[in-house]
Amino acid sequence: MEDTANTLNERTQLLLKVLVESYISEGQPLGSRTLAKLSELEISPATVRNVMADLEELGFVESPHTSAGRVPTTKGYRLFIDTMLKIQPLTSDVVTEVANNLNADLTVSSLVESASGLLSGLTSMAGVVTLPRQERIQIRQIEFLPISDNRVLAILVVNQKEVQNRILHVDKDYTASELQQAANYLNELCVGEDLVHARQKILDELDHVRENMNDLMRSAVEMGEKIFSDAYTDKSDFVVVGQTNLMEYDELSDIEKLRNLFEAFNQKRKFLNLLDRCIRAQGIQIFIGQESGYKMLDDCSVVTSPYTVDDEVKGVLAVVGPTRMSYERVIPIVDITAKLLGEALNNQV
Amino acid sequence: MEDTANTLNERTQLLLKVLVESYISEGQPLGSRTLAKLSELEISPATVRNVMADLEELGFVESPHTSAGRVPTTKGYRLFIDTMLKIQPLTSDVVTEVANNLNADLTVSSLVESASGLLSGLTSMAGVVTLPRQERIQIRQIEFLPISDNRVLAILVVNQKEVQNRILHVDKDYTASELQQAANYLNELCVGEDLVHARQKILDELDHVRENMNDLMRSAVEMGEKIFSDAYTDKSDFVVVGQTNLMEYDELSDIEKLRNLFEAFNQKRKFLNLLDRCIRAQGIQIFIGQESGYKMLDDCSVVTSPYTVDDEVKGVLAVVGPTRMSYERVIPIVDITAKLLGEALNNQV
DNA sequence: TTTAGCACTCACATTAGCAGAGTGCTAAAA
DNA sequence: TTTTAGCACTCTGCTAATGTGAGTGCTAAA
Repeated sequence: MEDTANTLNERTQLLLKVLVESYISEGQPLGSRTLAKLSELEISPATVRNVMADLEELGFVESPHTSAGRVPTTKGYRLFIDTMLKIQPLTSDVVTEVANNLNADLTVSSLVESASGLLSGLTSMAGVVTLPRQERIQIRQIEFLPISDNRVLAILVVNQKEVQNRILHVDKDYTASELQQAANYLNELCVGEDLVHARQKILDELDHVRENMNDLMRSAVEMGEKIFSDAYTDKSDFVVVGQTNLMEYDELSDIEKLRNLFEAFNQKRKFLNLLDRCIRAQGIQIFIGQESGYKMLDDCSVVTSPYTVDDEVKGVLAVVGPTRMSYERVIPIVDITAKLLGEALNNQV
Repeated sequence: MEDTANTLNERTQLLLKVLVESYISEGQPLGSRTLAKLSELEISPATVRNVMADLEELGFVESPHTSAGRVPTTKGYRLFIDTMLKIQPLTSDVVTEVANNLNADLTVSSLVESASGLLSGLTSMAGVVTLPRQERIQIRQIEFLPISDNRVLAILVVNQKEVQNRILHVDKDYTASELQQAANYLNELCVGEDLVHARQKILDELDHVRENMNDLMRSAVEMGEKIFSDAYTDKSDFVVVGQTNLMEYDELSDIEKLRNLFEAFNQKRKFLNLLDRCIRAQGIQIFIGQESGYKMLDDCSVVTSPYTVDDEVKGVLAVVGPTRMSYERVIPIVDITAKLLGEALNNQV
């Protein structure tokens, strides 16, 4: 027998729905008497109790203790979200707030920051946004400037607007004009290519050229190799805003739990794993409580959505909050933010 | 009568010292019996009680309640730190760890990040480091690249190694070569100047030139003006690492207090005020409990030190932790980190 | 199948009692 | 005058006893 909505008759479903809704808004276990009233079914508390006993047996609800009413389990939330949730339409001021803050003039990093801030601000929970994946990054311009002590500052302009720089150690001090020539040479080779191809071209060049080219050319190629060898090698990352919001919720007020959660945000690794799982998902995905598989998230739910640029998934954003969150409010917020972030990133990534 | 060390005889001072040391390491109020033993004075508990009564009257110690032994007050810590603290010498592995992590090849921002991480890691508290003041910033190179929709990407190389970029809105779409010319023109004008002078030069030029120069020149000057108008205008900031460490300490285990503290780290404003006060101080400065004047820091102490490059103060670093911290350990750590951060920043800022 | 009734359970708050730690005070000793 | 011993007192923290309110499970009747 499947434990799905099919097995539950309409009345039972309604009662579960009312229970979850009430628990989300009130945070208190719900007793049979109150639930009977709230459901507006002409039904006695005793009947409700019978239904609750069934639901408990099926694993949709549980009671914290013998005489404390019922609370939804993870499985209960899951059923609620999958079959009973009616998403609230967004008010237009939310939409305009999101739109205003995700302005196409911003740099990639400040867009990500803003999106995270919006998620956090609109939900009063924590907002998380990964930096967009950049494997299709396109090289626009390379430039070298001499520093000193055999070091060179390399500036890399990619994808219209993004600027990266790094310091290279080289075998001698080059003059500005030597570096200029080297840059010209590399630009000719790489501009317009994406990172992978550029690197390939440079490696090819390195083979050909090793012996029979003049010093400068060789140096140029070697510098190019250095630039790309560590550039963008999967430096995936995310931005969290509003961690402190989570301290407000009673469910998370255990300091040890909070610490583990915050540490997970800081160390990033575990969290990135979770987010990576969502990048393949179509649209909104929700992890309730233990569903995520990480114990620091046992009392949390995570609402995620990938965001796409030109139909290609570039990253993931998420809201993290207590299991008892208003999903009907959070989901559309995550959704619109993902869409508008994707749009704002258009032309940039 | 002055409430300084002068008023206290040697024995009283010793007892206070032992009390503070014990409280710092144990975290428990200290009773007369234990203090008598710990002090190794051949003295009875009753005598200690008399001394404690005096110290309490003078405001150096207090008891949490009638029968709970004594605890140092802010004033007690202050006297202890000012007159009784003997700084522990640094072990050489701490020094090498700091030195290794503050490598001159790193960028300014990653140096600041590392320093903050070191402070946090070595003390198990929170590390804070402000970004170095950049008012003497020197322009090395300006470059423009066209984007689209009347926008231009401006790249600014300053101080040897730092690269900044921003997007300018302009009156029309310029070609790459027009922008190249504009950049050349601006470079001629500004390279080698510091920010203030560069801006002045540009403003002068703007006046002269408004009418009787060709379009391109005028555009160049206007772009220059745009670059500098918001560049580096006091965007002071700091980096915090290890906030979560603070959740370990019982004194701060009140969730509301922690929230306020964390929020102060996030909003930065208040904290920057405090740090600004230290920038004029010579060397280490310590704020104990309420001394800082901010209520979110009432249960914390802050150990700060400015860091200097070429004898010029560029910023401040700090460790934030519970009042009951091991000052003798923290102070030298803050000190060495400040020194080595300054050295690493040499040639860069 | 639903309902009323009733015994039962559990959390939570309140109270009282008790032990332990430590103080303040007084009077005697050094 | 300073130090010490002695003693009454205070306060916390723990445990046990008790009552209350909320809510359940079960049974038997509608």
